[in-house]
Amino acid sequence: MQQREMVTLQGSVEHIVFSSEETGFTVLELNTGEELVTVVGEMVEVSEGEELRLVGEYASHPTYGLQFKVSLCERSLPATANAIYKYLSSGAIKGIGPVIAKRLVDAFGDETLDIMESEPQRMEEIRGLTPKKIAVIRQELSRVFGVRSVMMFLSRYGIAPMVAVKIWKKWGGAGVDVIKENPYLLCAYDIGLEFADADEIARSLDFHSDDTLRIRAGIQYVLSHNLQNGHTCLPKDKLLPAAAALLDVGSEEVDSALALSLEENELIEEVIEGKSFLYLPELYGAERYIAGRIVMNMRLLTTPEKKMDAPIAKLELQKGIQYAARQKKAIAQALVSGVFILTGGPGTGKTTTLNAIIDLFEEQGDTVALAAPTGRAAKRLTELTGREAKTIHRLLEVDFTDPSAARSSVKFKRGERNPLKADVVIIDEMSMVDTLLFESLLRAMKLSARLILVGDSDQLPSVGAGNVLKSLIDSDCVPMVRLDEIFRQAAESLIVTNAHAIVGGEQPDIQTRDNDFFFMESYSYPKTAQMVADLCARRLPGTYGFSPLWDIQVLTPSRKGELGTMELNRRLQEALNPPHPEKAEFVFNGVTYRQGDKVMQIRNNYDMTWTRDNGEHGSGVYNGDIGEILSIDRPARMMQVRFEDRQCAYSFDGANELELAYAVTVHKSQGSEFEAVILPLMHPSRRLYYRNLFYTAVTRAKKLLIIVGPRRAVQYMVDNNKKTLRYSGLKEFILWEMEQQEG
DNA sequence: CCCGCGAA
Repeated sequence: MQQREMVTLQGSVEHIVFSSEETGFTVLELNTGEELVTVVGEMVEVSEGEELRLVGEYASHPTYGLQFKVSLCERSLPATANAIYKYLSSGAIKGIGPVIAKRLVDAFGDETLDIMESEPQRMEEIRGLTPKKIAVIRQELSRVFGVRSVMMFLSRYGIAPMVAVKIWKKWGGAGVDVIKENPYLLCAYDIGLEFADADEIARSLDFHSDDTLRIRAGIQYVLSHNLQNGHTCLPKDKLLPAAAALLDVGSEEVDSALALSLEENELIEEVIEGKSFLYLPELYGAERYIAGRIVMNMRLLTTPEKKMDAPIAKLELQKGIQYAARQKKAIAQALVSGVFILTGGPGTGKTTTLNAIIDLFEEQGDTVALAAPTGRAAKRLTELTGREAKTIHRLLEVDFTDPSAARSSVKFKRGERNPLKADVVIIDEMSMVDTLLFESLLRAMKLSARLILVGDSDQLPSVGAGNVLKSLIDSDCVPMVRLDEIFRQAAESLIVTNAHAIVGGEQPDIQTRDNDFFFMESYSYPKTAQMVADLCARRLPGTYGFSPLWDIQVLTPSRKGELGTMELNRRLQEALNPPHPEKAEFVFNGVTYRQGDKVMQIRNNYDMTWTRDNGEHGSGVYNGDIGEILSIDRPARMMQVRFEDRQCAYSFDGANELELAYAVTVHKSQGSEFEAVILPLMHPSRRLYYRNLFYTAVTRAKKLLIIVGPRRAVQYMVDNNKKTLRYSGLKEFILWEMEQQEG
């Protein structure tokens, strides 16, 4: 059972399992008087036997089972008059000694601490406590009583304890006062309340609708909200009317509030291609830094005089490979450029080229670091190059000591002051890297390090804001080779030619019936779902001999809805792996998992151990890995899951890192390829039916692609290129830097 | 509507 609710837990520390002095990350056993609970999280300097009061939530961990994840940890406070006296007289609270402690406890008894916290003015009754002293004590109390006052204040407005925890972490005991002074801080990106909720609180605190704080917050809110839509900035003439509408105020009010915001550098205004744009400072800084660093790298590290023909010829002999002309050009340019982009669709020989580049750098004695934005891509890069590749996050070493846990972007240990040693940094699947992460990567590279970016900008854009690879390519300044000669797939493959058409905004050929790309018309969802199930279970295995589990993959744009992964997985499980007396099953989070089911790991888990068929041991399963449940042991609450040639033991709780995978979203499929892909489509929606998503889905198929759905859904997806157009100034900033650094 | 990363 998984609970996602903030609760309070009290008890004594029975045993400390693990504790990192550096980060405060601690694992301990807490005795609540009824049971032992495993507690994990940031708890600084706790010792065994100590009484703790914890705020957090229960979550099941794949290997350690049910545990309590701490958001906030406090020492418990004594409850009886006697204990309170001992506590107060010990000097725990500044301003209170034994004498005052005795007077307080004599006056208030068991309720002393409660009264001091919630009715502090009553302390004036106590002889020796001046208003000045009381003010000092109150401040101390708020530090000790902690999050409770913030929670109590916010609970009056129906705001969740989680938000209170964030406020406490950011402002401590002063949180309530800070919020009372400017409730709109609640809807800033690091606290994350909706504007309307913050607005309601402000109203109850007698803020007016034309208050400058309100209008400035509204403008910021629209900007940070659009960060989630992928935009690093917004045109002024779009942002201001949107803010005015949200705030229900006139444009004059918005204009004057904006002037104040700009003056105080809350926002940055920049004219790009003759048009005025507004930025949050963080994103503005990131784009300017990226532009400056990229151009600097190109200018300082490019060594065109170095001739690569002989080394490449030597490598061809060594490896017994003949590189195509484009590949040779790419290899040569990569070795002499400060920044280099290698691009091209699937099957165009990017990997072979990359391997040659790495070999030649290593031959020169250069240290090469390999990384990718996802765990799965990193693992694949490791396999394809025979060298260790990491996620960018792991390469840069995530910094958990940063106290601002509520920040939008992760902080890293590697940076300008502690740069990576690598002479060459190679990033694969660059299309998934967003602006802030790329800035962090560049800052962590030493100034003499070359950068090689590999990717396909026609695939899905990054989750985070920006479209970095596309901006770099569109700037037309960065040396690039596009591989488009198809090695893996025959040139006459309709999958390949249609993929090309889609990228170019042309309609694919959906008429041809004797190639590898098929279109089956269907106008009703139940019929489409039925056709998909029939193709998987009967027709494709029958006609082509494809294995329903390993060769065929159903991809769909959405999770929800009648043709979403949730519903399709239920139907396909019924069709491909129905209940059977000899097949054990269990239910987790409302989903039935059965022996023989196809599942996907949905988070990186570096600790999950596996055994290979050849007996080899190791660890690590990655987000996007697809496997099969081989067996289920109900009494032990364990199951065996097989991923290709590796086998892992999962606890039932481990199912929270798994999903049924008969159907997966196109997003999740990025980075994988399948023999056969079935793509059911329905009535097109603007948000999810767009060109890059369609291209990504089509190019996942190696031998066969079948689209089932209405004809106009195909047409709509090719035409809809809006989704991938993201506002960003990066391209323009690169061009400026080129001009500036020229002289 | 879709979604990446991370200390035992």
